[in-house]
Amino acid sequence: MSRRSGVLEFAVLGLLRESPMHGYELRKRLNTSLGVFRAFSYGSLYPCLKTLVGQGWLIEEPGSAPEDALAATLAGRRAKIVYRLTAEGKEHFEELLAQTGPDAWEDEHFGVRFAFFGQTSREVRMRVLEGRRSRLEERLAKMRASLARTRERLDDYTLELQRHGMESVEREVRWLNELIESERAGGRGASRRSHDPSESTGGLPRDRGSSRPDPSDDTTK
Amino acid sequence: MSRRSGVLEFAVLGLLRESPMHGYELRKRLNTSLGVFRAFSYGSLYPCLKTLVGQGWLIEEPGSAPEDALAATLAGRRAKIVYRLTAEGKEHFEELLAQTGPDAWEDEHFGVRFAFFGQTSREVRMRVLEGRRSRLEERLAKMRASLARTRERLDDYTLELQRHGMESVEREVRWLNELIESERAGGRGASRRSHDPSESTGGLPRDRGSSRPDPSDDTTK
DNA sequence: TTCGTCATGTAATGGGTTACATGATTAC
DNA sequence: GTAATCATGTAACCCATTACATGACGAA
Repeated sequence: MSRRSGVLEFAVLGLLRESPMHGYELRKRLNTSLGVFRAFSYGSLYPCLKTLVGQGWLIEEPGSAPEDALAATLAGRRAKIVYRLTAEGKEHFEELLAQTGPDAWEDEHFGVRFAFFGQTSREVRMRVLEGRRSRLEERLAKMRASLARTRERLDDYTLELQRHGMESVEREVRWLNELIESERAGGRGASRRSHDPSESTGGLPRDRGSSRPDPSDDTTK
Repeated sequence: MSRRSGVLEFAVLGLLRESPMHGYELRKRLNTSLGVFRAFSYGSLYPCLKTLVGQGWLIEEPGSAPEDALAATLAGRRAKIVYRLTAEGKEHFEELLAQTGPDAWEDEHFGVRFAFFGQTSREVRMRVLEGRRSRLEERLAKMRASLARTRERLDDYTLELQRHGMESVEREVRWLNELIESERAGGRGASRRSHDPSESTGGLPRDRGSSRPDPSDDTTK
């Protein structure tokens, strides 16, 4: 009955910070914006929302979301429950944003943390990126060591699997290197709300191809 | 009290097929050979072993493992429990090996399945590789679609995260392409026990650098 | 003799999914 | 009118981890 997830909680607070939403929409954003890394179901989302309300970090409002402006005025409309971040919730989220340490750069957390780098101070961004990098380098060292010990006893496929796994990690390290360099270079602000057009957040190297827009079917298969 | 994992069960059966082992060693191999993808703890391993014994797929033997030859003869040695695959267990594993379908190529399963490709028939290998590839391509399509829809509303970091995620998937697809090509090219046997030196399992493209052996500390940090 | 690692386990807890139940709204 | 999708929830289960408890053995 507690449902204190960490990742889910963080993501929900982060998304609601941008704008109030109801559960259904929240879930969609969770599985696209933060996509690939995690997909949550209603079975975890709704209970989580409940506990966040219980904490005083969220309040439920009857459907008065911007897009509902018209419909809301009409009678008998089934009340979509819109969740809005409270002041306490905002404060709590700031604290979470400021945290560094393993809970920021381990596999389960890093993705979400990165997704909200737009609201994160540059110092924290740096610590998280560097933390993750050294975590991965540690992992690489172990992999190399274990590979050196067991190379002969392994069949081709197991070996290929490890090689590919290691390359994946190496690739992420290179990615982190670029990001860290960008952060160092782009010496601008502590950056809140990067929606703000007056400030481009870092010097992120973008548009290296790969994302040819290719309109196809809807999100949920 | 059931502990029917799928992944863990499969991996345990697969490793024990190669040679009998006790739990402790099993766990180490689990976290290196099949490394990166999953790490299991005793809290899941031992109960799993119990249920596998219950199914009749494993038998417990008092410590008579090869390396224990000397020690075993001595009195009062604490009996390491060595687990050995039974005939039924072997049969069951063959069945698991032959299975194709989502349970073979979804994220949680693919790694382990690949790790035991050495014991898998070429037809099944092909189906699994192709299944995974089309799964990933499906995923790519969704990502591209959702990106096309939301590109403007996203901040730089979220965008960068998605770009990197997509590139990762694209990279795995290329990897699968190479593997599939190799499988097609290396027209050799149904391949059991690739330890056998008389048969190199496919035409796996190896040694593209990346794995400079670098002796360092032991497996468990 | 104490520390590290080998070795085996259990109970409590965590964090999530699946399947189910319900009903409103929209598009065809 | 009927199918899809929007929308909210709950209960049962799943798979695994953490922390704990226990103890033997080898080396410094």
